[in-house]
Amino acid sequence: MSAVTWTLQSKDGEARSGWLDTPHGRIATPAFMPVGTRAAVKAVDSHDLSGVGAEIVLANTYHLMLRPGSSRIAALGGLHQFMAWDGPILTDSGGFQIFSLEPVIEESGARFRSVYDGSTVELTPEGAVRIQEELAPDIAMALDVCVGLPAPADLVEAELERTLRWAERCLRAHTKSDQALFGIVQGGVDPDLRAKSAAQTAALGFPGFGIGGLSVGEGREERRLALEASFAELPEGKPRYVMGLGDTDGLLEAIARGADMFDCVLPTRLARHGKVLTRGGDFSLRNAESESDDRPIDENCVCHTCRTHSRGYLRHLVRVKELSAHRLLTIHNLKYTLDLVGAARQAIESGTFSDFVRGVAA
RNA sequence: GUGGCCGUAGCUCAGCCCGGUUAGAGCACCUGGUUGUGGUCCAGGAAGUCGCGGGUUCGAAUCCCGUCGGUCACC
Repeated sequence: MSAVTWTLQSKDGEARSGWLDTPHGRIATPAFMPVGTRAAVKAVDSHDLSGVGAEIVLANTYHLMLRPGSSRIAALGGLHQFMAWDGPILTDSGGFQIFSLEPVIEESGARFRSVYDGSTVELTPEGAVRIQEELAPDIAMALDVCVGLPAPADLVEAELERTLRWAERCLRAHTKSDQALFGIVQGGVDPDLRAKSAAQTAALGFPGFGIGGLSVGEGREERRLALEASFAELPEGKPRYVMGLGDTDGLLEAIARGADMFDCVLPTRLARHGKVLTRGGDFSLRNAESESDDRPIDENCVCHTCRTHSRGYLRHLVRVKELSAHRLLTIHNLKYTLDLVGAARQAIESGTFSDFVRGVAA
């Protein structure tokens, strides 16, 4: 029995709602995971995260192995105690960060330069697992090789195969019984390669699967086909996590195809740049139109920010770069995204998911 | 009162000595971008009677005269 299991609750078309059971409790899916790269979701704390209804958060192996180091976090009681978050935590393996650092990829592992001090760092599949066992999240991710798109098919296939070999090594290295290790599907935007990667990753027996290498600038149709090809080869009874996806259309499209989990920096990053998300469309509080607007960001939003502050005030905070602007907009954008996914779940359960999608698009 | 320096975009200034496309920069402002995070960054846009008046010249932010305002020094 895996430390993490997923149970289907209802289906509406290919869209599915379910429960993810972890050592730190049960959460509803589809689920959005706020990104707390360095054991902190930027600008907010764990109390704020509870307040917006987050159930699971993400942290990052790559950043935490460099600072403060996984052994230090282990000595401080593991990630949950370290960041004062009692709910489930997932750590990304660092594959995506490494990919953006122009690494040297060899069969043994990846070599790259630390963004903190420029020193050369090596991360192997076994190392990524060991570090994540020390960090002690509920879910660890296998170390994968993420290829930048567009890329030639033979390169995509070669790295997909390397990712499979690394996945096996991660599984062999993983020993922590109260932690799940998820595999990662690659294959670019080629449906055949996606299917191949998904089928072979599934065959390795992971308790859950990340869909990696997407949300990197590919077209909407390309992504849809890549997701469909991936999901077709993954077992029905295990969770599917689309990595790095978090815009409104992308989330709904992926949920419609059968995705269960997501993470994305978009809501939190946009918040720090003054942009807010609403059902009626996104807009920037930097824009002059909010100057003397006494309405909240979203009349229908029940987040702390919308219950308390006007657009005019928030625009002022953004313009003068008050630190509270980061926190207040982050709270709103996370609430928006979590509510969107939550509403999608309800729609699936009531069999009205496609109507719901049309309503959001309108 | 005398002498020096200064006045160019909302702000801080460059250009003036040696006249020559459409007067520039940074910041601010306006708009767009950001997807398994370095609180950024990138791209575009709008914006100036060159204090004012006169003169010289084919041509003046630039040279000359006057004038207004600011500032410093001396009396």
